[in-house]
Amino acid sequence: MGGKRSAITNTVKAHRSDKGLSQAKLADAAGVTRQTIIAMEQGRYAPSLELAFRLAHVLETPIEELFQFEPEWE
Amino acid sequence: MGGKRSAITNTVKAHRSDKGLSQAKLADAAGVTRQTIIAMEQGRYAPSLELAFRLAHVLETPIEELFQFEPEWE
DNA sequence: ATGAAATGTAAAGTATACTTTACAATACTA
DNA sequence: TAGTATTGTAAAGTATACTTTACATTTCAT
Repeated sequence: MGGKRSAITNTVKAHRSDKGLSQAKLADAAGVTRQTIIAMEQGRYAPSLELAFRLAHVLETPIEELFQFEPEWE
Repeated sequence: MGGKRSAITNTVKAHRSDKGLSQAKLADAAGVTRQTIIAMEQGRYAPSLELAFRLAHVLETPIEELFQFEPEWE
């Protein structure tokens, strides 16, 4: 059963698929490792603001559309 | 002279002043400590994406307007 | 069906965001 | 000008984003 998830969800996987990018390609383009992309897509942790900006740029999608904040979190 | 700064700049201080909020009030509203606000306003580090969302909400300003990403960074 | 590409899991290490505490300096108001 | 609010500095500790390496599983083209 899933471990802790962050208060931030994302639609990176969907947008990545739309662009026909593999996790490795996206990681490269964003300047991070594949592990970072995997963990983020799985919601295991939220990206830094800097990575969020980079992903938004690569995926040509506004940050607010790529990431959703869930205020109601314990 | 000035230590390392992050690749992300922000206009939090200006927006905070516009709202007539002290660092302490903003910190409270965003659920962090005053030290975090100070360090962030001074550009000593970039906030997490979660904090960025919280500040954007409190200051009623889009993330992309509150924070600017500087890709050209060594 | 076989091989390769893509995705996933795991774990230990590093970097940095954030906290906590304490005190100093500056600005505002009576 | 005295007191108070606000901003600033410093340093040690905690939480977590991100890296690195290595290997397992699934997906896809041939």
